[in-house]
Amino acid sequence: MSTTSGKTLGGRRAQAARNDEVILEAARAVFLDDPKAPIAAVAERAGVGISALYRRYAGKEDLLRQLCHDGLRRYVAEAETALDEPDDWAAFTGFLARVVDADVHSLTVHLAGTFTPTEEMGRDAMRAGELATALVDRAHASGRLRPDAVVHDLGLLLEACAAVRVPDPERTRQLRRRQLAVLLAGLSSVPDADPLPGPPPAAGEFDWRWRLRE
Amino acid sequence: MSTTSGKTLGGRRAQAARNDEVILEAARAVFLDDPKAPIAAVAERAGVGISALYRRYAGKEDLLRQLCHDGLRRYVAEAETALDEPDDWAAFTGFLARVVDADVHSLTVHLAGTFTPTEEMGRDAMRAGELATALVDRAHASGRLRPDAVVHDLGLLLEACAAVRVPDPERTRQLRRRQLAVLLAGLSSVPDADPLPGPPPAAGEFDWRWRLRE
DNA sequence: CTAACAGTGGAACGGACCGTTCCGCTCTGC
DNA sequence: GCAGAGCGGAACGGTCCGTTCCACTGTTAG
Repeated sequence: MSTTSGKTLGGRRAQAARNDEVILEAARAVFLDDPKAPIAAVAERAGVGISALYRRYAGKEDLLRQLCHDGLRRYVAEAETALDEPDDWAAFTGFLARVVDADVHSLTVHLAGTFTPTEEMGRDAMRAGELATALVDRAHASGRLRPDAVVHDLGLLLEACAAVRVPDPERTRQLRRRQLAVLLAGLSSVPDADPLPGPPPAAGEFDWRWRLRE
Repeated sequence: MSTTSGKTLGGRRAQAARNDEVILEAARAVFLDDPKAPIAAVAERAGVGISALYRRYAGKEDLLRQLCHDGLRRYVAEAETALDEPDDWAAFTGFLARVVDADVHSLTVHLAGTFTPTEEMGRDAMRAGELATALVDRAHASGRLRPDAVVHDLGLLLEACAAVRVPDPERTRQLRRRQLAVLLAGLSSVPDADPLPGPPPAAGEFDWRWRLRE
């Protein structure tokens, strides 16, 4: 087996390469379940020792940042995919369904504040905001989204879906889908509906999570 | 000032009686903000020493149990009030608005599992379930609630509202009201709506919180 | 007036938890 | 064979938190 350039690696090298994946997967599962789980829980779940973790990441903060950034990228990717969909309303609802299914919200918002973000994350977050705005604009254009709904209502919506949580992951997905259906029905425009109350959610109102907490 | 039967107490006694209230209020505020806040945070918020707490409660668990039970009783009280309302739909929505405003959900569900419940709490919880069912039945009877909504959808709804959380309490209330409005719109019956997906939430699916966690 | 004492503040203790380091081992790649 | 990459997991140091304890103070009964 080749050592420096080949694709198939044997023995130790292969094991190490596989561990890269296994560890990230375990970390995602563990921190999704509990954002302040100990590092040891990740190692245990991955079936590796703690050293295997520290060989790859400088510390817990590094791992969390990586995870969060991955979530952010996933969000952006799903939004870009959605924008390729010709039907405006389907693009909007499909995007939300995929983001909810992937639990991207827990991966990004709920992990923020536990590490100092990079510049690139700031840029990605900004891009995510632009894409979301584009999707909401198109949803408005389709006439299916109630006029008084704003972009930042997506924050509320995603929070609401992420809050649904039962022990079984598949069941969690089902219940979240139901929650999403109710919320989308509520955001659909109907002839003579009462307007949504209160000042609508605004730009900076959910950024408080990005600052230090507990 | 009388010592054993009078209404007005002076000095120490009065201070102590007032502390009863102050401490409970502080505990509610603190644990609402963070269910695993330290006891010391409650004392600080109340402006008293730690002794003042331990004189009244055997330990943290006692305090939490009391708080949770109070929340449960509030839920029951609001439900009973709502059942006096003649308009079926108004009873339903009014009940939810008051429960959301009082943040009863955080006080009960989010605190459960941190203590061993009493028998009386079990009875109250059962009664709460019955009253909620009665309210949902009446809402169905009014024809305003979509037919495929079930009692346990209230669990999802309350969870969704409780998940909304910003630093300012009053703003939190406003945003929760908005979230509630969207959800109620989504639960309203409209002529030709797609049915809600998935098996509806069932009886035991949210009880997992009452078992030990972290 | 004064002796007991209920009520209190907050320091101190003991234990749990957790991030990180470190050491000895294994097994690979040269 | 042998140097060392990769690893498992014990051990360390630090933080945090529930609870206890003690000295103190104003009140109240006699």
